[in-house]
Amino acid sequence: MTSPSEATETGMPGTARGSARKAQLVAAARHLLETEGIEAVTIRRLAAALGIRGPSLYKHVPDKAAIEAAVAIDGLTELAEAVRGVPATFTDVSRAYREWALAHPHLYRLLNTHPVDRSRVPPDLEDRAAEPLILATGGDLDLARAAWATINGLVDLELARRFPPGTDIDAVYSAAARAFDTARAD
Amino acid sequence: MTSPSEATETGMPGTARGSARKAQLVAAARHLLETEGIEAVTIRRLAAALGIRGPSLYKHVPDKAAIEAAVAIDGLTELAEAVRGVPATFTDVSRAYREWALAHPHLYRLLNTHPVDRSRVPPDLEDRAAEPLILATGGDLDLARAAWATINGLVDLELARRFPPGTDIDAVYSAAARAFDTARAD
DNA sequence: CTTCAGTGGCTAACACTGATAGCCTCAACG
DNA sequence: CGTTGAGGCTATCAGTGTTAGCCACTGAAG
Repeated sequence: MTSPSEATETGMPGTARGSARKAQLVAAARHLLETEGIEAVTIRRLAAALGIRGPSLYKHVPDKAAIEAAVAIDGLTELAEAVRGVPATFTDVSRAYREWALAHPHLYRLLNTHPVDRSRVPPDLEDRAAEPLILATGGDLDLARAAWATINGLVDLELARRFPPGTDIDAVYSAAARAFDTARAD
Repeated sequence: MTSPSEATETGMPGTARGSARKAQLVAAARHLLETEGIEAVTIRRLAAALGIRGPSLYKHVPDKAAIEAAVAIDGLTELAEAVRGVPATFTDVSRAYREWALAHPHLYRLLNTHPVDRSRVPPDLEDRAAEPLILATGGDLDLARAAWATINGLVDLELARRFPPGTDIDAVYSAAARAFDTARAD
């Protein structure tokens, strides 16, 4: 059997699958990522964080990409939760999104870098994360997706320091909010 | 002297600095990137493309990051040129931007990944690239930056296939155009 | 109680990566 | 003619992900 942890952990699907060691592993990976950046997340350092020796990691995980995917899903879930429940306004959603991203810059960049294979992410997660924006656009799906792209772009440019120096980023967010709020009225 | 090509090539600053070999090198790097993706751009493969042996590359360039930076600036210049001169409308600018990005996906992703150290990019390049959007927003700088972020986000999500399957991406662009066009009127 | 299988460690090794040190050749120039 | 430097080269290093193969221990079956 190549995948021994198939139904050992009470068969609970989703996040908690895979022996507790794997959860510990993902936690360590995330900690390493958030504190030292993506280049610090190496198989050997990760193993050292668990007190084991590198190759032993492969007894718990097929490859490094699986670890990254698990961390990404972890982050994605948290981001969705940070956004869910805020008032259904572009301003509020974008603020929650931005604040989470700025609080976890490396993790956020991992989300953008790593495709996060749609099949691995719980299908309802995406819907729940998208809901506030859809409400904010009065049910206009296309406009909601445009707003999503906007927030993504804003955060990405800020994290990469691509705005010209001296840019009032809050003002840029306000301008975007103006655009999407008035578009909803149309 | 650690940087021998300081003033050899008629001292011409900017892109054409560094002996012709370096231009050849950057061209090879870009070709490799565009045809086989970022992971194919390796020192040894790059050297092989020039008929030399790997370590010899370091006679022309301090490190790999410098090559990536040069390629990125190359792409950025081209992208700016693709955008410059189109009608000053969100729709037209975003279309030009999107088409260039879809035609050069790996190169575009490199631009987003690689910071492109603002000091290395010709200062007027950014201004000329930004000009159509500023015109499109009636001179509102913040709105123009929001629009820039939007286009960036749209292209990034499309390239990463992060839109839900079946999404009509053209419709999302139209929705964004509606938002920014009506916001300008305000 | 013993045997036996599987989990989860380990070391050694491989094929890569970017990068450095040191050598050597050849052309240009004083 | 000699010197110098540009630009090749090989050998090598540290570090990456990953595999092979070995071994200890634990828990269940006979």
